[in-house]
Amino acid sequence: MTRYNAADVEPRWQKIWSEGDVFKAEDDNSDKPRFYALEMFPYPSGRIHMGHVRNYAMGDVVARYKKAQGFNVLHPMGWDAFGMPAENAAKENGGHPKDWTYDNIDAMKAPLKRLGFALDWSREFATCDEAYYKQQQAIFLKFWDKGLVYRKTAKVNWDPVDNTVLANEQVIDGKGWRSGATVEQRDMDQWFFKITHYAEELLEGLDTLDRWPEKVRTMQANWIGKSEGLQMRFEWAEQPDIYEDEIEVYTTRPDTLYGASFIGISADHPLTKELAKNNNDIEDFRAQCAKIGTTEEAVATAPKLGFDTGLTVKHPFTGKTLPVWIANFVLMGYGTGAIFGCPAHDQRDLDFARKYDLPVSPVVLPEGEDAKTYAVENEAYTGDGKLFNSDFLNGLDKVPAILAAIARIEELNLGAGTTQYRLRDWGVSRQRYWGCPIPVIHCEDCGVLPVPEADLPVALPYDNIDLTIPGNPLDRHPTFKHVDCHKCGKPARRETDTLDTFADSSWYFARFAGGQGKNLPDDRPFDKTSASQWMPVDQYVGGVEHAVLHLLYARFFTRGLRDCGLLDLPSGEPFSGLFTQGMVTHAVFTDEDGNYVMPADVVEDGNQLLHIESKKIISKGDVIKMSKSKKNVVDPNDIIEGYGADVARWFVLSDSPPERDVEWTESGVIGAWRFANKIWALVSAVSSDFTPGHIATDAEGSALELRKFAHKALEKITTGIDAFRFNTSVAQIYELTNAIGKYKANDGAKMEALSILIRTIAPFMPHLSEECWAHLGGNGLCYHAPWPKVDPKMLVDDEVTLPIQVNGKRRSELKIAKDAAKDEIEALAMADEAIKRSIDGLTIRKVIIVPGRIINIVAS
RNA sequence: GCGGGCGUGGUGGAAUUGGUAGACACGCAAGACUUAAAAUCUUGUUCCUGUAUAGGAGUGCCGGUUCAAUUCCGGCCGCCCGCACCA
Repeated sequence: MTRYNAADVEPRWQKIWSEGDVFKAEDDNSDKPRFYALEMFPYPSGRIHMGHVRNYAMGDVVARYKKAQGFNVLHPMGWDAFGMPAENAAKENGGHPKDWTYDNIDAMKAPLKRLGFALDWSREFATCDEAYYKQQQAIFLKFWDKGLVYRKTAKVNWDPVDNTVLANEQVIDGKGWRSGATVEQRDMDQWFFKITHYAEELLEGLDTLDRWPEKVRTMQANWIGKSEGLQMRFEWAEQPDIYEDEIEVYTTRPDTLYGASFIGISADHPLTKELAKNNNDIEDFRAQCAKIGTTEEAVATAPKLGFDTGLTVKHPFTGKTLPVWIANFVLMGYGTGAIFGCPAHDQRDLDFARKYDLPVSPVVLPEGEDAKTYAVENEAYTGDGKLFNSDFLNGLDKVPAILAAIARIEELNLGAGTTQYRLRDWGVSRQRYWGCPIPVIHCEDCGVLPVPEADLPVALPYDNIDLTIPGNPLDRHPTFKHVDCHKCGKPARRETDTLDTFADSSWYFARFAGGQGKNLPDDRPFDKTSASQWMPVDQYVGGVEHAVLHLLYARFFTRGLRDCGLLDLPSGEPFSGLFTQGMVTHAVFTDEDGNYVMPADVVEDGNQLLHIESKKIISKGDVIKMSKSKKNVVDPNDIIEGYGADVARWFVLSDSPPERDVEWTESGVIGAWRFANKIWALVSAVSSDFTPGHIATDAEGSALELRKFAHKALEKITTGIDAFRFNTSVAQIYELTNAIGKYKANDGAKMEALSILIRTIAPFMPHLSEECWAHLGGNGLCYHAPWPKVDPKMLVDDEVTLPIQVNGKRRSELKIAKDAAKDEIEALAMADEAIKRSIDGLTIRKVIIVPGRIINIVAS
């Protein structure tokens, strides 16, 4: 027996695959059904990490499996190549972001190829390719024409470390998603994508995404945050002379209007700002509100603060007056920045009212309470109930009362029922160099003008880029921003902001689909016909961290592309199937001085861990996501060299369910390596007249048993892959391997079982399967071999083993013909010695027989 | 606080229309082969009592429905993820 030599086998097959161009998607005129498999494309950081291996291994299982099932599979790869790390690298080490990026792409391509993924590299591109961002600029202009792009001065999230603006989605717990720096608020001129235009559609579309994780759909729905309510004006009882407008409030509970006891306006409300001009106390109060941080703890524990303006408004129904307070818990960014407070039925209003001694009048009566005695103490009642103390609303339930109140306000011409969304427009201006330039010029006479399409691309200058000075290099570049207005010819200023890099990843999948081989179109973003045929992506695989960033932006973009007539995709949904995989984790090692130590530098010595060189004692800490900073990383290159790509792939797919984290362990890798060897030992020992694809129809006895086992396993393996439960498929493959190992004869049944085994491991360990396939004399490439067919006759057994329970406890079992009659089963069960003993002295009350399943005797 | 998910041996996990709990793998133990080790193979491995046959307990905890519950229902406890003063 020869030891399986991955170092020799794997490159050999990779060469054959590559020379045969076997992973290229077939032409558009192929009549096979299409399948578009895609994993979130990588950022070229310079290194492949285990997270990549797991991500792409999963997508590769799907791609190879679908290919075997007869689909025309598109499984492309490219690079999400614009972004901050390139600028940081240039800042720290000199060099140029562009060179750094392309060097990294070169460096990462080799290990990706060494992993043997069935990728169509013919459509490869990087988002920083001029050809790509040129088309992105064209899309920007199309979006502009369509009203999906606009510019406004707005309070924006400023990341003081990355020195750029962030979108709301990119602020996590008040901190920048990349830098972790506490985000500041600044007023700036900004470009926005009008994602709110699709708020309703993006929300409704979630219901159609039945192959998306529930969790992601929920997160997006919450992010869009639809609420229905009433927007209404309160007329002044005592109006400030400095302010002309009336106070507009938004509420989802207009049914509680009769319980209103004050008006709360935000510290950032225009009225507050006006009042503050002539009132130092209000100015102080605003400063006090601003001091409270934006972290979640700060917000959650912040005390309610209020300031009585002394102004009053009229209640629309009763005409009574309500005081207007400035309240710190009212947010300017939601609704109208003003509320009416109904303390009895809103906890925040109640806390506020208790603190400032405002009236608390219940108007919704919980079931079982008496209207005469009901009172709200320190817990607001937000549930359903009958309205009371509310004139024309009395006796109505919550929902009808809401509708009635809205109708009355509309009659009084004081407001209207409206829908609010939490979703904000997507701010895309970034004050960075390494991104897609926004194709716009500013002319003093002609205003803000789009760059004519014929003048695209607005290319990033390569020279004179100094990233060591703070600020945007494009802004101080000697020539970039100086441009003549194409309309009036006068000197004008080119826009120096670049687009948020999330724009780059919002349509790359369409370009993959809409480019034929190396002929990615240069005159349009993608070929409409081709892209429309491939889209949507049938199976998308990536990390859950993109649940509301990338995955929401992409859904917006495809709708925009659709409405600009670039893509024929009625649903607007880019990804019909989504899978979010878990992370690869590893224990953290630290030495005596508390320094992190790489796992590769740790050796076991007796029952303690030592540093491989310094011999310092190492202690093992938590098992967490692999990260460079904690040094708990294992380099895929080392694993490929030591054990082979198949072993690495097999390991990250075994044991843990794909959606859960998997802990990388040395013993686990060795286990995977042993298994690969075991398969090769099994296959290399076989030499027979049979070849893969043989069906042993004449098998009987133990040969028939093996056939049955193999087909049952095949069925479970297939179901596992279909359901994205690769770990269960892996377990079945182990069982099948064990069964074949025990079967000593070299006959047709063994060959049939082996060829099932080899083809089912092919999506997981493609090199090994090719080697085995070839060794056994299989036709062509295993990659092209069809997925084995389950013979339904092999799934049924003539004889079944039924457990026999007495009072629900298993006491014995019964081997019996599958179609035995119930009374026959019962008679045999009763005759069983163990059962006789168990029911001795008891009276039989009932006998339950579930054919093919179980027998339960109830006795007492 | 709101929304979602999860809790099973020493470990990862299986059992998803209620029907033999612990498949498969890791680890561990014993044995075979070997001068020895590695590799490989065989056997065992939920816990408790017992030499064994066998018996009892057991899927976070308490209760319920059922002939039968890891699975369904109610109430707790714990952990993870997301959102968060959203009116």
